[in-house]
Amino acid sequence: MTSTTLKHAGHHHPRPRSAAIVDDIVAHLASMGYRDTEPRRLVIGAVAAQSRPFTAEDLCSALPCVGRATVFRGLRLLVETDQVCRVLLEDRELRYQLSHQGHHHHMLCAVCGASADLSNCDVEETLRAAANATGFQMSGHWLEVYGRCASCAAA
Amino acid sequence: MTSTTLKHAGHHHPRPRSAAIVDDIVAHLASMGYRDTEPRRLVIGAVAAQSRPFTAEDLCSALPCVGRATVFRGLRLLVETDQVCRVLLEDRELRYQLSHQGHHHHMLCAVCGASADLSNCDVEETLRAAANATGFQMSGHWLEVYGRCASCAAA
DNA sequence: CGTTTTATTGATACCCGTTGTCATTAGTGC
DNA sequence: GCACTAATGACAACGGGTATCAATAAAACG
Repeated sequence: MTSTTLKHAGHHHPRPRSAAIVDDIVAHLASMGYRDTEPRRLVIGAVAAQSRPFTAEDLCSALPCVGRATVFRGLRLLVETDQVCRVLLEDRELRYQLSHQGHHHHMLCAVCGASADLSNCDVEETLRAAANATGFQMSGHWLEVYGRCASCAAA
Repeated sequence: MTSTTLKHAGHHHPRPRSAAIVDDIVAHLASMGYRDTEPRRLVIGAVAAQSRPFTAEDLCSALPCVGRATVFRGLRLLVETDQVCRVLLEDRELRYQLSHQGHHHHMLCAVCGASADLSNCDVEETLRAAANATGFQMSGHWLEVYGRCASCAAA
């Protein structure tokens, strides 16, 4: 995957960063045989434009011109290709967000709704060891961390 | 909470263990002002009878004589009063199970569907520390562990 | 370039788990 | 017992998501 750098950002016409993200994802999808279509670009653009975890409904209302089913299909494709990941809020509502590379977890702020990544954290090994001690062979896990982000905690 | 011991189990009439659990939970609910009703006891009994994480639908079909809405309301009440906890499967399907006391996580076997508790695990502190390092003030978390239970791993 | 192929789209109906409504029933406290 | 009100059941509604299917438009090909 060599295409993750944001090429030409702000080069000639200073395109919004999201345009580069869209191109990037579209290219990645193309390499897997998925077509480059207008509605799909719109969905990806809308995803990239979100500043915090969003619902499919958010996309639908941001894209009244795109069919509902298409929005859902586009979103599903992005999840399946790991471009977007699912986030589970404390009240168990499901949200989506652009996926940053690598395995990580999300810290979700209950106040402002922002999501931050928790990367350098070795829960995984701790877990595997604890599970293993009981004879359980861990193969995966799901983790969400809830609380307040730095700025909301300060206020 | 002094009522968690299974009193009289198998004393005179060797009642099934679930009967004691039902009495126990009903008593707990009563102490919170909830009435002791037949349908509710049936729901609790059905919950106690489950051997692995179950769906609301499981309860409904186990209790054709109880109204669907009543099953859902009963289940919701049990969740709200921490008698039952929610379990999220790897495919994001939602299940329920009798809640064992204290904070713990679930290890879910992908083969047999069983759920085991992971109690003595200090992920919480690891997490809190890692989050704190980024300025995030953790207040809670959600964790599910997926893999194979001891017996399924052996086979 | 025109044609063919086939993924994709959009409108709509549908599904599934769950909650709301509301008249009726039945615990509980007096 | 009686009154009061929580709880019930039947059923409609809801919300997020998927299936269907004819129409459209990328991509591939000659």
